[in-house]
Amino acid sequence: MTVTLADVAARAQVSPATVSRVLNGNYPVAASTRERVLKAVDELDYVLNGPASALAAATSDLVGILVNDIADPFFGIMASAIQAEIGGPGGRAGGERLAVVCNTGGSPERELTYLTLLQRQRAAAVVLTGGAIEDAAHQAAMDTKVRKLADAGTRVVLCGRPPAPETGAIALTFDNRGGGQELTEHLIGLGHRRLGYIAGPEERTTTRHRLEGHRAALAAHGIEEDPRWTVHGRYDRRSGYEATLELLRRDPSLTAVVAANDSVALGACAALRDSGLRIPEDVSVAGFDDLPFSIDAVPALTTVRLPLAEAGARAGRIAMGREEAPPGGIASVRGELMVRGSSGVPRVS
Amino acid sequence: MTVTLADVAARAQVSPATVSRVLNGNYPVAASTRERVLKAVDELDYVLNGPASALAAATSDLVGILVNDIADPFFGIMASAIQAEIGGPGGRAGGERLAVVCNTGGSPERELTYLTLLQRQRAAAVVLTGGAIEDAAHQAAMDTKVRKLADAGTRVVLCGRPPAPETGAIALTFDNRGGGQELTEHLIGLGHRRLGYIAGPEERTTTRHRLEGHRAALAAHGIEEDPRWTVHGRYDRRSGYEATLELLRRDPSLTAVVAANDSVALGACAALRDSGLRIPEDVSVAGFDDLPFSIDAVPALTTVRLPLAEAGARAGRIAMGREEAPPGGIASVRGELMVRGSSGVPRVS
DNA sequence: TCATGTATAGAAAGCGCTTGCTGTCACGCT
DNA sequence: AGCGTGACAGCAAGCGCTTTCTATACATGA
Repeated sequence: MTVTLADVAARAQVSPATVSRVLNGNYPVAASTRERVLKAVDELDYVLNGPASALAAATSDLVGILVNDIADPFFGIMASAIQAEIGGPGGRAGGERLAVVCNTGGSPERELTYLTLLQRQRAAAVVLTGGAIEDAAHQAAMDTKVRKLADAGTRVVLCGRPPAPETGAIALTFDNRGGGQELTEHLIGLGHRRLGYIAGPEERTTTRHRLEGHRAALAAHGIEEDPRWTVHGRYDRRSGYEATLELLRRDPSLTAVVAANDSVALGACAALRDSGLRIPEDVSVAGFDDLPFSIDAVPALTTVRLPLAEAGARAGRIAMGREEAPPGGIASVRGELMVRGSSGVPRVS
Repeated sequence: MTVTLADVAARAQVSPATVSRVLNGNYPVAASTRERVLKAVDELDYVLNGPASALAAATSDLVGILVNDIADPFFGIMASAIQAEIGGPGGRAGGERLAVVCNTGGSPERELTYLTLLQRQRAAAVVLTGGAIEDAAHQAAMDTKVRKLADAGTRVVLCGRPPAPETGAIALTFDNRGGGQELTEHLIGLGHRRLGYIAGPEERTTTRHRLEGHRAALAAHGIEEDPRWTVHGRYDRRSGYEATLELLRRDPSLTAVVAANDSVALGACAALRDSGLRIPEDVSVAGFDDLPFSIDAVPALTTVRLPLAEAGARAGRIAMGREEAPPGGIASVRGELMVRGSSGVPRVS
């Protein structure tokens, strides 16, 4: 039924070994022979059996990309950049690799299971994106898994994720703390003294780092933080909307709202508008990430731009061994403050 | 070095066959034996060799999802819904399947190559999302490939894509034409008579269908279309911005701009604002898809909601054989007109 | 009691490919 | 003439698993 290597060999009047070598191109084959083989391949419409060759060669051309939420452009942009470098068909890379993205939905178990599945497939490389989960047990499990993968020859790269020392993984980490601090300092510089903060889910490293940056800025300027000023939520618009209403309820005198990311900030804007407040005259708003839509908000969102595409591309190259790993296996990637219309001088109260 | 089935068998004092059967659970194994085996698996930290079992069983647990642009939430939302149904770890499905999304970037070659790669991996199913490319040669090549996949036992589902008759693929098609028509009729109903249209890339079926719907609405109301009123571009914000400026240049008296999708519409809004025009007082704007951010535009975007998540989920279930295919293998999925602030009665000229 | 059935385990034959090793041949050198 | 050498090509041994067929051990009914 299905065409096999042997069929091609028979048709080209050579041994299966020769066909294999022509197809893999890592052994000298006379031009005339090669041509005959390729002709047979074409005529029979032969397609290599992936599992069989992976088994025999003990390697596979699968590369996994783990993302928290594939519907979120934050991950989409990174995944796209990674995939472009990995190769996939038409990528910059030579050999054809199957770059696949796996959606964990932010669930620790799925994260782990996908890693096992990729291990099972003997993936050539794995790129993990997005913040890690701060649960000791889960982190230990992940580290073990990652080390096992690395030991088995799978290259593991963390993109926008905190380093995992001793696991053999290369880390490209976003400087969320620095970005958060810079952003809040910008607002303080404008004169804000009462700033609400809408944080992401508590257990994520990204959440903690951004919040720490925010607090560092406050501390640096001698602003004592009111516990009521911080609300935790999810990384989505809805959460931003609700959290903003809550902040307003707790302290209507806030002059600025800093959001965990741009989606949350958009929700915050909507909530403020619905509460009859103007942006930035009454309340300034700031986001994080600088996703494409942020510039379309009205007013345009002040935020911290993360070089998602660049970082992804670099992670992809490192995963393919086409770029050297950073010294120590860890690199910090900085964000850039983008000051736009949503932040302004606070009203005089 | 690596642990194999045989190692587990030795440790559990059973034959490899038994271990395999315990792991696959499709053959009676005494409870005590099963337990012994599982214990050994656990102790040795055994991970099945995917390629080997795929080879031996002549099936794989890989399911491919092809998308045009993974950074676009339109695809992200569908992919997410599909993947949730396919299973992947923690999905509703039983067995653990590796649902992988492949980013074609809208390139015909990559589309084809990914299909070959998935064929090579003997994928269990493949879901193709997004509009097809209207190039006879490419379409023929795709159809051939799809038929070959289907013949080899891979279930192929088209989600938001025109049917491919005779290929054995199941199609869930979006009614782009109907949605486009309804949308434009809404604008005509408001009193608009001079409507600009920003279309997507010419060669995509989605582009053509939406445009046809638009034109059908115009024709139905006896409005003669000025060729200057249509501009083609890409499906992104930038393109919408530029196209709008072009439309304004060609005919400053337009009272409405209909965009190929929401991202384009956002670009259009930005261009109008930058041109000193108010929305909707001076010019109404409409989009398509109703992506999450559309409601955050100011004013909120009038658009056609496509049930991306629902359609994706259904496609996923069909791909897994957990839902019956629609009669004739083809189903049309309707959009729903969402009237919001960006469309209004035109100014009296 | 013996034939028969039922549940469970093992032996072994591949699945389709890669690759180390072993030819074979034509050359060119001494 | 004799032989080392390089360039190809083929043989055959797996890679780690699944699965068919067979074997064993009881339990059962006549």
